Amino acid sequence: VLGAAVDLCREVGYAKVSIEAIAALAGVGKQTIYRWWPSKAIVVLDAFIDALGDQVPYPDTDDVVADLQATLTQVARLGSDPERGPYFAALMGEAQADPDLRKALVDRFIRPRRDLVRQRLRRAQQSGDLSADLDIDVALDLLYGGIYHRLLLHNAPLTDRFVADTVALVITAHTSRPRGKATSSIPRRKAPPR
Amino acid sequence: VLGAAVDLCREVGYAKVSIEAIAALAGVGKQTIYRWWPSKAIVVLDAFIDALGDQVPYPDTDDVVADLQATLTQVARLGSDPERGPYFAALMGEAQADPDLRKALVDRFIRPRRDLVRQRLRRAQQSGDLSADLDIDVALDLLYGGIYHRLLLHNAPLTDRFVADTVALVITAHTSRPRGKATSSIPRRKAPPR
Amino acid sequence: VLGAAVDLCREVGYAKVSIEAIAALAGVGKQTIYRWWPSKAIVVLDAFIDALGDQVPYPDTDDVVADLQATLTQVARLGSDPERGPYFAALMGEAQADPDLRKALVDRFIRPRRDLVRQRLRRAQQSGDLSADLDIDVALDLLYGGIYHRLLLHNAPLTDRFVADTVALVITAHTSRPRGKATSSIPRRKAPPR
Amino acid sequence: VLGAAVDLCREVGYAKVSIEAIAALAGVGKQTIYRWWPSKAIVVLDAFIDALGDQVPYPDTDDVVADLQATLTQVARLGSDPERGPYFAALMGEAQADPDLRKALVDRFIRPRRDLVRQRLRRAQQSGDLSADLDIDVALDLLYGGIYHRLLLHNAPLTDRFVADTVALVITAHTSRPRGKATSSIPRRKAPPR
DNA sequence: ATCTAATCGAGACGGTACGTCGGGTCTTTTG
DNA sequence: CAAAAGACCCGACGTACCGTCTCGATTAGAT
Repeated sequence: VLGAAVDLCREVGYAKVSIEAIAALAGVGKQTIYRWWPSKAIVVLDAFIDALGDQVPYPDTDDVVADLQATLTQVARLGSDPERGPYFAALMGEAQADPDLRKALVDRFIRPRRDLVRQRLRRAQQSGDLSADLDIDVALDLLYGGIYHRLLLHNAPLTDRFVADTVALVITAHTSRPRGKATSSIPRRKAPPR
Repeated sequence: VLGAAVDLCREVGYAKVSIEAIAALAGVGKQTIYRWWPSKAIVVLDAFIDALGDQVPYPDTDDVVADLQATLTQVARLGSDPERGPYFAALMGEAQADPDLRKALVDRFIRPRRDLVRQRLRRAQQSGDLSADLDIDVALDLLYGGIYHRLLLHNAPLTDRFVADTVALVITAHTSRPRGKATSSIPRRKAPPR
Repeated sequence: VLGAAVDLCREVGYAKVSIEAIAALAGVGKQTIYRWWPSKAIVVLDAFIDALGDQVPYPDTDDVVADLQATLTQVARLGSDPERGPYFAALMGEAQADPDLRKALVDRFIRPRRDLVRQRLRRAQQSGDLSADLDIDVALDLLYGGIYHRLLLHNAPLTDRFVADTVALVITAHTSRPRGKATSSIPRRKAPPR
Repeated sequence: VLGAAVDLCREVGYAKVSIEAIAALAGVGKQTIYRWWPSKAIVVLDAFIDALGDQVPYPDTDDVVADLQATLTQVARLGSDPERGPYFAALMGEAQADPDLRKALVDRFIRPRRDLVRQRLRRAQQSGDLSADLDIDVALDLLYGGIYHRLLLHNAPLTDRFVADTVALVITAHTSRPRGKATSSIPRRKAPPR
């Protein structure tokens, strides 16, 4: 059912997939697709989420920085995966033209993941690991925003390094037990901290 | 010429604009549009840039934080402007399906503006106003990424407040002469600092 | 369905009819026309044949000359009818550029009618009314060819008189019981037989 | 100049020739063609007549039947020539949609040739070789009509045999000194005269 | 010998129609 | 009796030429 959608996306790219083609490949009447999904985009969103399967659980240790880094690295790797990244970027793109898709994408994919991170951050604030001054919503927008920015604009690769730098910049500076400087603890290649 | 594109976008929204309609409204043969532009998206990009006109110059005082805040507030206001924001979001969206558009969008709109900010940051580092440890590219991705994130996902409004918080979080913490706390100096409405 | 084609031909002439216009007038999608007909010409051919309806039966008395004259007069009147003649001429013209149309035109319109005449002539030969020496195919080409010639070239009007002369020249001369001279028995206006 | 038209016709067929293509191939501006010719058809007509060159003169012996046969055989051979026949048929076809072309075609190609034959027939009548009863215009329409009929409809090949039969049927029967029977003097293959 | 005017090539322009694709709705047929 | 198959109306696509229209560049004849 959704398999056909995934296959077609892989073969010709999201933009060139049509409902007709999905129906034909799946050996299904067009009507059947329209009966169950409101638009091509939501079919593909379903297929995308379906293909992701039950992802590894978000880590939850007592080190908030490590947890965040692990979680966001997962996100960045999804984005840089040549198999799934372009998909997701395409859905984000299509969502700009289709409010229903935007809502579905946020409700079913983005917000759940984001909420887990928010809760982790909140807990860190409650436990005193994280400065209470930090506006969690702003921090989240920066953390995810940076990653999405690179995903959508292709101006720089979505490396683990970038995630580490991001976390260092946004979070580490506000931890009660800062680990070194504001920049990442991962040694840089070009200008390694002494 | 491009005026018709702008008008149509305003009337029916980017997604429903067709080259046929632009040609008809502009009193122009379709061929003429195809002769000069490779796709609807690039026509609209041209129209968009054209409509922006010669924007106010980027400020360049001796206060890097104030400069950044001014510059990014301009960006955020463009994004939250009901007239131009959806346009730009639509172009970003379309760019996910059209590499040529992505390149054009980055080359002709995003990068020039970003480069100005980069230069300002670099100068701040050279003058010692900004910590040399800060990775400017990461900082830029966070600054813009946060704004674009809210623009594209509509999860929260693109307020001046948000820009201020962003700048405070990403930049102020690394200035040699930090102004108060890590968060913005603009008083919050909901939870004003005493 | 085909009615729209007929109406349009009447209004603006065959050459200016477009498939788009037929579809629009018929309240039908263009695709539907392309689904069922290979070209504008065949649509019009269908409409033409359809409009002719079930023509009067070809006469079949014991007088072969009278039968032929009646039959060919019908043909000539179709050609000289300002309503249907130009149609048919246009189809013949288009057929020179479209082999499929030529085949369809011959198979579905010209040959059936011609075959009836051929059979009548053959019977006349068998009954001895017509000389066995006459090559029926040549005779048919002359009978129809003369009429089509005037239809297509407009060098002279397609009168009953002309048909009578044609039949006289081609057929009467070979009947066992010639009626008078080789020329028609219809009195001429200009040079009446003395 | 006209050469390009001829070449293009040979390569892709009359129907697919466009003025643009002729201009491009001839290395000439489109305007130049429009300046000198009113339509593609007339360009090709010019090219056609030009390519025919100064044809062999029409024979004029004292044997009207032989003269006719020679003349019409020439016509039939033009029609059956795979190089020139389809051209001419295409022009005849186009002429059905373009009155100017029809006039030009008749005035500059068909009528001059036809008039030569008419004069020959008239002289035959005056000299008593041909029955005065024969209506020359009718005879001409039959002679040419038969040939054109086969040329345009492709229902049978345009052989010398056919021309001979035609002349025999239309003319020989009315000569004062008929040569044998009404049918041709050329022996048939299938049913040779005894 | 210079100037003037016509003609040329090139090709952009506003248009019309092409034939194709896909959207979303509908009806018919079949398992 | 649900679903495959697919016809239907529709709108837009990108292309091909149409016939008109500037453009310089190039000649030609008149001055």
